[in-house]
Amino acid sequence: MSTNKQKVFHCPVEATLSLIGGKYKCIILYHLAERTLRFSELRHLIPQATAKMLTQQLRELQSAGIIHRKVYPIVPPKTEYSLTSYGETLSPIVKAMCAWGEEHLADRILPADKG
Amino acid sequence: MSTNKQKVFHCPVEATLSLIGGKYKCIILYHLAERTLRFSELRHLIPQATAKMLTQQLRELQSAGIIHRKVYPIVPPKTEYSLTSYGETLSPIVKAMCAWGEEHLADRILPADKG
DNA sequence: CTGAATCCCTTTGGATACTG
DNA sequence: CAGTATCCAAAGGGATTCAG
Repeated sequence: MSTNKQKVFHCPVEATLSLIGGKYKCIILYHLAERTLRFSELRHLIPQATAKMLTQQLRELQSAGIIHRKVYPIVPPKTEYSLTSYGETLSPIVKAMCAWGEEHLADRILPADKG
Repeated sequence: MSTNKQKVFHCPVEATLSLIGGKYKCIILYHLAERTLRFSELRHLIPQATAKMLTQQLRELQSAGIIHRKVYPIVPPKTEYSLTSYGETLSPIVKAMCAWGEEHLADRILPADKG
């Protein structure tokens, strides 16, 4: 169900946005940049995203080769998401967004839950 | 009609996205980073955005203090958009997105029109 | 636990026509 | 030229339920 239309872009920024422009994608990449995470951990870290949205965004990132999905065939189920090496090349962008947010909007950011 | 709800964010990236997460905002910032542009120039540079969308995104960027809108009271009308100094602090993000696109998706990016 | 599926409302966004 | 206004279709996205 991925959008495999080979679109042509009018500028480099638009091209990049075609991969990471989704509503929660950069946030997912931000958390995965730190470490591999399970689905439930991502849900906890991104509470404003419903399971449906989170799954959708994860699938799109996976289709783009940006993240890796590892399923453990156990009960109860366990799935781990991690950045691929390709996905890691996006880190400078996410880092820049993170740094800007911390510098300019720090007072509106809740402290991370160290649960 | 801007959303002035003082939302609280769960991570710095989300905070940043609240300002530049719009569909064409980063593309607008990319073009304005190079120079001041008129409305019609932006339309030409971002052909996939309709006038309505472009206006909307410009208004939101203006409300956030990221861009400046200068109207010349002449006939025919002339309006110029430029980055504020606050908006210029976002440049590292846009630059990173631009660099990534050029490096990884160069073959799908149309050459810029030098009109 | 990790999803998929459904329902349904909201938002986005394109086309078109019109104005100062 | 630089928008606004209106209409409408498509996509986004939340709540809930169900399944392996």
